[in-house]
Amino acid sequence: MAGPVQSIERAAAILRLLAGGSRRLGLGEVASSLGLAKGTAHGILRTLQHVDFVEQDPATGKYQLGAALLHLGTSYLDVNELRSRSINWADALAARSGEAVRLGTPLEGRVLVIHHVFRPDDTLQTLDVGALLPLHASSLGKVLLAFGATPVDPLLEDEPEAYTRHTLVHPEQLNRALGEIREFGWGAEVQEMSMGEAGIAAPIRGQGGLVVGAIGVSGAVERICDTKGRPQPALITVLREAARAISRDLGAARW
Amino acid sequence: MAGPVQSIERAAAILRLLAGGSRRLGLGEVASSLGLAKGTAHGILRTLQHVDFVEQDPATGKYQLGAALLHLGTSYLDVNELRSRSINWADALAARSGEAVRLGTPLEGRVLVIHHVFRPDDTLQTLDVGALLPLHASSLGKVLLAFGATPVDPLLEDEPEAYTRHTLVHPEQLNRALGEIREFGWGAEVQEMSMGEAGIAAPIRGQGGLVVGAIGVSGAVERICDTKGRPQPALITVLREAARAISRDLGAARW
DNA sequence: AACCTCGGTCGGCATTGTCGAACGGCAGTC
DNA sequence: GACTGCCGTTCGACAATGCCGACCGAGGTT
Repeated sequence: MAGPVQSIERAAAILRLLAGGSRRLGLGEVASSLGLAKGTAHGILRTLQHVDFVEQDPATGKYQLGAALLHLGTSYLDVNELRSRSINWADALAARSGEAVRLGTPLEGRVLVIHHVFRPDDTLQTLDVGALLPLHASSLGKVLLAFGATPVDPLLEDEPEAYTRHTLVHPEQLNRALGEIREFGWGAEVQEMSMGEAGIAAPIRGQGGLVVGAIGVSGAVERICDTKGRPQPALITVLREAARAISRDLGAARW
Repeated sequence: MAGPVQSIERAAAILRLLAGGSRRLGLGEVASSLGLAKGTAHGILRTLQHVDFVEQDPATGKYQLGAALLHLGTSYLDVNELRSRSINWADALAARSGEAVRLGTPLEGRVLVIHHVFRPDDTLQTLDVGALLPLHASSLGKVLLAFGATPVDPLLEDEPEAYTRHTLVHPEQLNRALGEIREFGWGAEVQEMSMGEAGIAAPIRGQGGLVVGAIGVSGAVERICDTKGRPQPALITVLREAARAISRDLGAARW
């Protein structure tokens, strides 16, 4: 038995499917999306429902994610070492920079936000811990790509989505950008995901120097960048100091 | 095949086990805790790891929850109708009451917090969305029990944990309290979970009038209660108004 | 250096999940 | 109001599948 357990893989695929489509899904949709017989999909869904990973709308019979997942997700945050060691540094970085701070780690070809400190003013902001950002259009993602925390190949093969006219979509552009990130030790994103917004990020290394995540600050482009459209040197300095401090906490010898 | 899928149930049990023990668990511990052969547990863990539901510490070989669960958990929040319809009312309630507001729904003999609005001052508070509260010692839990949103039996059979000297642990006490909650339409908890803290809660009803959740405000006992140790009538009024408004939004005819 | 513990692997067996067809309820339609 | 899709659910037979328990090798400990 070298292979993975089939039914569990299928269950996970169903959960991801339900997480992706933001609306409730019917049994038929689930079965055909995954190429399963209706009976099979029903058995798995029934089990997932039984363990509260999935809920069923009693009226329509359609399925959606269940409450138990919320608790598991927050439990993950509790045990995540990268996050727990970063919290204090992230708070300090937000205070020093005056901007929102995010921590990301690679997940399934995207960046999972595992910590988020609001910009220290009283404006209304939404917590996006648990959100997935694109690799090629976020500063966190570009840093993770540059330092090999997640494979680049899929992005080079078929052209990724362009969110704005500044998004790097050509393999050549992306490769050059990643090279520069490797060279300087930090990465930026200026209006590549959303016009008017920019961010910079730096890698976080674990034991052995492997890059396990990234930390970044982001905000309005006129605050992050100088008049020439380049990230403020002062911000880069405090960001890199925070990244180094966290890496040290995690056991990365010296970087 | 009427029964649930065995391997998926086991996988879910492993995930819950990992979520419970806050430290990383070894293969042997997992296997023996669930009464499985090591090989079996390993196969399931390998699969869970493959779908990012579980991570393995490369150094020690021990297992912990994986990143994909965080995204699934927040995706649950996105589709949860009770939560999305409550957010505005919860904000307003926090503003009117000046206290922290929480929304809960039953999960596995506990109360799952699905929304949390901080007390509207600038003190440091930790977000406990995703946390599990006890049924018998929280205002949210007592309301859910009183209105049949979750079975009472397990608490009456063996005596639940006493967090403080005010915690209701005797079946008789609990039953009387639940009866009063049913009668008045709201419930309170005064220093039953933590000394100096109190909370009040009211039920939220969905279509058909079934209680699907509860909303509550909580804070220091001297702000929640009057000098006689009884909840402030003004707070109860605004709380019940919010609960009724949300119930109406959810399609409960009139309550 | 021998021991012990722990995570991982392997092969045989039968338990287990899968499949496809048939059922029953619901809603929209003619 | 009968008809007709559609959809979630049930059922039984088959064999593929995952389960078990013994075995392996590495790391740490005594």
